Amino acid sequence: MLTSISERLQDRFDSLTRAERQLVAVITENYPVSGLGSITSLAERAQVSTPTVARLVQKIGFKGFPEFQAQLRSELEATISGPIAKHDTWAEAVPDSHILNQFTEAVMSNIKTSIGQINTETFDQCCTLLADKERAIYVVGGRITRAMADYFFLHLQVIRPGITHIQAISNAWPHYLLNIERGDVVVIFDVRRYENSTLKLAELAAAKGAEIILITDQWVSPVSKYTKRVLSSKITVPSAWDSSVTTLLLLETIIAQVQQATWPETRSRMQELEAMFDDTKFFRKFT
Amino acid sequence: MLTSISERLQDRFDSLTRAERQLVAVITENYPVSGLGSITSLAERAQVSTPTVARLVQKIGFKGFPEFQAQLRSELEATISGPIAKHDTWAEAVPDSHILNQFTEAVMSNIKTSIGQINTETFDQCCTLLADKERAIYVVGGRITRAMADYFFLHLQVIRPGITHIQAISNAWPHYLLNIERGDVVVIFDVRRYENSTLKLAELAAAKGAEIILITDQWVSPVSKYTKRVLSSKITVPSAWDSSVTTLLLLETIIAQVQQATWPETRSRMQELEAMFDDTKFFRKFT
DNA sequence: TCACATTTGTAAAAAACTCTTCAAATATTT
DNA sequence: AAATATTTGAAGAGTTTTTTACAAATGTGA
Repeated sequence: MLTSISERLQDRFDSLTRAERQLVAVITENYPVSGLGSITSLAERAQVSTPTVARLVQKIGFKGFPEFQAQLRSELEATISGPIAKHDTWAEAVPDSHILNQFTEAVMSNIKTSIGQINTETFDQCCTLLADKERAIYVVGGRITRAMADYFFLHLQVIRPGITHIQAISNAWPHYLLNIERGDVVVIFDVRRYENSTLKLAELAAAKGAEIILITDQWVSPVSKYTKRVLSSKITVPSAWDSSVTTLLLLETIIAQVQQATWPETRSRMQELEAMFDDTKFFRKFT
Repeated sequence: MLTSISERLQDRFDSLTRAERQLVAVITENYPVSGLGSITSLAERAQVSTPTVARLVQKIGFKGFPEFQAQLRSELEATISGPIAKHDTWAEAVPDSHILNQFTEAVMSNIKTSIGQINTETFDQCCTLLADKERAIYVVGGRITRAMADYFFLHLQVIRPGITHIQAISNAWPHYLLNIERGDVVVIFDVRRYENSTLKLAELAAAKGAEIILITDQWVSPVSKYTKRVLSSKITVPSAWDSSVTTLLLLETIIAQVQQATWPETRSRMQELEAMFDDTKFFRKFT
């Protein structure tokens, strides 16, 4: 399929018959949506018979109407995801077949899908909870998500007091649970394969009256039984592993939002931190 | 028609079942073209049965699949005659001013810039080094990057033996350095503000003849003095913090590539791991 | 005007698609 | 662990769509 359908139609327009031209006019107007219904509806709109449509699409090289339609759809797809997302600068710099490109394409698509699906109300609610200094916050990760949980913890720790990272799913749990009070916030990370211990912890936390925020994947962890505040991301990529990129993006956005909400207080905390780093000469000056 | 189909799907997403969610994911990705084929093809792509599709469209208020499709077409018509995919689908779902949107735009732009700038040769060299089982590998993170280092370590640990995570920049360092031999690989994470101790470690490792891989930001850590293998990402976003998303994307791509390169051996390692998890019933079965 | 070729539509056959029923599989509750 | 409820897909009935066959209509050249 080298040329587009509309081109093919234009090219052959002269050699077409009356009924066929009517048809082409209808197809071309509002292209390509007009061609996406049934052959019958298209024929009716052009006021020609169905066989005329069937014959025309065969004339321009398709085996039948369904094949014609499939091509129409694939053209549409190309138009919509279009040059905007598909072949921007980066795609040209890196060979198509290189894994960097494949992987990045997949991740970008994940991001778009996931962010589009997030309920902004849920998101805002989560941020509000996390910004409330009256509530203590507990962050819990699983085997795979522990790094994400740690990242989240690290940043929140700077922003506000009262953050605890329940490091590993282990027998140290009950100690943490003892301290959880009604209204406290428990941020639970759980992606496939969902962990039993995490589910158990969620149950206990819910029983103590904690507010649970669940960060999970597109298939949604069973922890969702205990909370309405679920933030899920698409995680599939061309790899034996799942991707955490979208999840991380989500976390960083939450961090940014919480930070903004608590800025007055956070500000002095950060300055203090800066001062401490300066004193210990832990960092090089940023040049 | 008050609400769009994608909205309807998202609204009800929480109350949907597993198969239905798979379906929604397929419809939403590449929306709305993905829904314009036959009910059969849609079901196949989502790996669910045809009745599931039929039931879902009825659930969200259509009499049947054809009616659903007609609506899809009319939405598409509106979109196309309107501002053609000016903002991609996702951007329309989330209000422009919402932080989710701002942040995502920034991150996507970072990704494009960064991946475009990466030298694929350098990238491939790094992967080759990491896939070489003769070499021991050390992963070193800083204050902010420790979570990234941990994530990287976690995955490599499954893929191959001989991985060490030098956990914290501390006085335990010299012990690790003792073991480093000529040809070993040291993966160093260093973003602003660059840490003195990290620089020192790099110097010592280089002196022992280690191959250094540096993961850094757009301004490039001074550790680059000791190595040519530098992978840098753009990290600025509308926040008081920097973003690690691009870095993570890079790491995951490296993991995928190393995994592929070592697949025969990795395979049995992963199977063993699976078996152990099954034994310990640590995870729920993925349904 | 007639003979012939081309175009077009009707009607029915063939194919594909959609939907409903029902039983198996799975999850949940007791 | 058993009973119950829910979810899911296989199968097939019923419908629509697509294609084919054929004849009517239209156009063309002698």
